[in-house]
Amino acid sequence: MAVTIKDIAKLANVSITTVSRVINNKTEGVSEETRERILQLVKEHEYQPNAIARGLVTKKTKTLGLIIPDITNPFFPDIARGVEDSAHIYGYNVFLCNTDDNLDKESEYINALKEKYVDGIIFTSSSIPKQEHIKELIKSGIPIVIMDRRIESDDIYGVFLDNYEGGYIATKHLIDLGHKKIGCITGPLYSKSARERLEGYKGCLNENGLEYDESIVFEGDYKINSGITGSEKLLNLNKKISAIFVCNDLMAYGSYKTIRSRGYKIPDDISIIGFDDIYLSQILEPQLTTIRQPAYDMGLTAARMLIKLIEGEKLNRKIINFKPKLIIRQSTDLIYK
Amino acid sequence: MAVTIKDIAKLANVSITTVSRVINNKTEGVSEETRERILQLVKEHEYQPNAIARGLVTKKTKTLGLIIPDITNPFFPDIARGVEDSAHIYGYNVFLCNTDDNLDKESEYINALKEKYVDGIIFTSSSIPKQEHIKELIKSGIPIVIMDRRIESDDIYGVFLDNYEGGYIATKHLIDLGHKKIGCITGPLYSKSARERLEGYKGCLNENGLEYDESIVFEGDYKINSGITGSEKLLNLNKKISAIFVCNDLMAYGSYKTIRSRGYKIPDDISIIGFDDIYLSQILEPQLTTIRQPAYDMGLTAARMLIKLIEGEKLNRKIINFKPKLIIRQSTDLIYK
DNA sequence: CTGAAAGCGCTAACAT
DNA sequence: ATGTTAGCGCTTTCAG
Repeated sequence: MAVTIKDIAKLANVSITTVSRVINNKTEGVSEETRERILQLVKEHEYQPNAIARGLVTKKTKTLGLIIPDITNPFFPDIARGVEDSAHIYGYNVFLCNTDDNLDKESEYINALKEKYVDGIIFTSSSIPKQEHIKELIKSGIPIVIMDRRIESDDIYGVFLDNYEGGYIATKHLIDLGHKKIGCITGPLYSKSARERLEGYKGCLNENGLEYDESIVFEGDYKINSGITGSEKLLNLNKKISAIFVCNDLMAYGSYKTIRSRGYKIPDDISIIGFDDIYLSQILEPQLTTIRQPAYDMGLTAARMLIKLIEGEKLNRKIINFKPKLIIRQSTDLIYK
Repeated sequence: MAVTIKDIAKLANVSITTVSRVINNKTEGVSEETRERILQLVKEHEYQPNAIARGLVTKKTKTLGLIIPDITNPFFPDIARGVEDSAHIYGYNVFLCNTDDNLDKESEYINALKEKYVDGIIFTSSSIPKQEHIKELIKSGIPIVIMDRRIESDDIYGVFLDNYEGGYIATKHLIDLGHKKIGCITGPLYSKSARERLEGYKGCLNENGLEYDESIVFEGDYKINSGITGSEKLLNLNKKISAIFVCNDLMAYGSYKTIRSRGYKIPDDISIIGFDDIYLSQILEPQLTTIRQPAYDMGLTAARMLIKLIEGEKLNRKIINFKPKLIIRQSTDLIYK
């Protein structure tokens, strides 16, 4: 059996209150001498306070929940790492939860996390309209920060990326290179961020005197395969498309495959721009031009925000929007070079 | 304030003992009628048992710790996902801990996890000789499963890959293709698994009548850059190397870069074989031939093993060795095709 | 079939 | 400066 506060108290000939005071660094009310003595005993007997017992009375567990669709999706490890680093700095541990964007699993995890009295939750939700359980979660009073995928609701704390801007600058880059027929493979359009990227594309086209042509826009699902099929459809159109805005890097790899298998060259025949800048985008051949999403920083920020929320600090903003950044590499070039 | 067992008891006009019995599915000792009534109340009032309170008395938290170097390293998300999936099936949650192979951080996390009374820990350690805290951890009685990186000690539960075999079949594949001068870029040699892969390479060379030439073996650190520099050194030798066994995929990408920048073609001029088979190996151009490590399954297995350990089930084996598998793709070919 | 009571290890008033 | 006491919400003997 592990040594408890009682044991230390007995050994030090003091009450457990006194021991409690010193292990919690309460400055007042303990003489330097007894403090030393207790600290000595603590070290000697390798006493570790029982966080469970502590949690039961304080209602604080120094524990966070991180709910994401899938850690295996290359976009999330950076986020998770950011969250965990932040948490670790402040003395928190984080539960990792993979939901596969599945509503039932989301509910299961939310329940489990509540039962375990996590102090707060960072939530990346499937953006499917059914957001009842999230709103409920928010109402339930447990601090929560929404990340990455926007949820329609006021009274929410969140860390997001300006996806409109991202779609805009991606398109602008292509236009600046002289492209006029720019295809687009979107994310799943039930998701707000995917719609925003598309809107950015549209908006940019518009502002630059180019017409939005729905027939060269295809909906994908952010996975490699839909990049392949989307590009195939696009190329089958025979519309002399000279560039494609592919709304995430994973799908962009799919596009690479299709384009190459058709005998075209990137960027000579077709320019490709992606979105996310996951680490292997620079490994690809040619290196992928893309819109960087600062995933690590977003994770870091989300966790810091959540912890401040938990610890009752004032936050200057409820929503933090990160700005995407154009990373020019080799997959885009002037038209008809 | 959340509703407690007391509230339910009061509402049902029974003692908390009875409520406890039904929420814990104790079959005996509750009439069907009261059970129904209580269940009804539980649902109605959305009663959730407080896992902290429960943990305080049972000493079980339904919680696992997963200690890895870095979730951002593409090898670990699959493992983490396997662990988490397994845990979820059995009703456990898992704390994610990134140590960066840093001894101090390892200790910090171990302490935090012990304070939080996790039921068990899955540990992937920096393989630096200093393994005192792990052995101590093991002695401390908390169930622990070592994963991936072997630790020298008996009385250990672990899930590993047969790295010798991996190094062997990688080399064998190259030899079968007619290669005789096969360079090698190893992992960090303080790590047992890295040494084993190298031994496999040596062993295979030997058994096939080829001499082991130390001058064409360079030590890397499993990161991209060391693949680049290792390959540069190798090529600078001008030893007519026709193939390289690069001991993980990340470094293999580095090799790709170097080789291409020198104007050589893969596999025409030089064959490359990697190790791990992280998901993007098949995205690369040319697709990377590699040795697959079943990361997801290893994670799954480790967690299942740990949970059985926790729940007192008998395990037929303390060590489970996974077999690596040769995945032939496009980066290896016959010499002088 | 049901309940009373003790206690898990700790914190937090409230004394002294 | 230190101690006493009362819980936190639950499980678990032990009685009835």
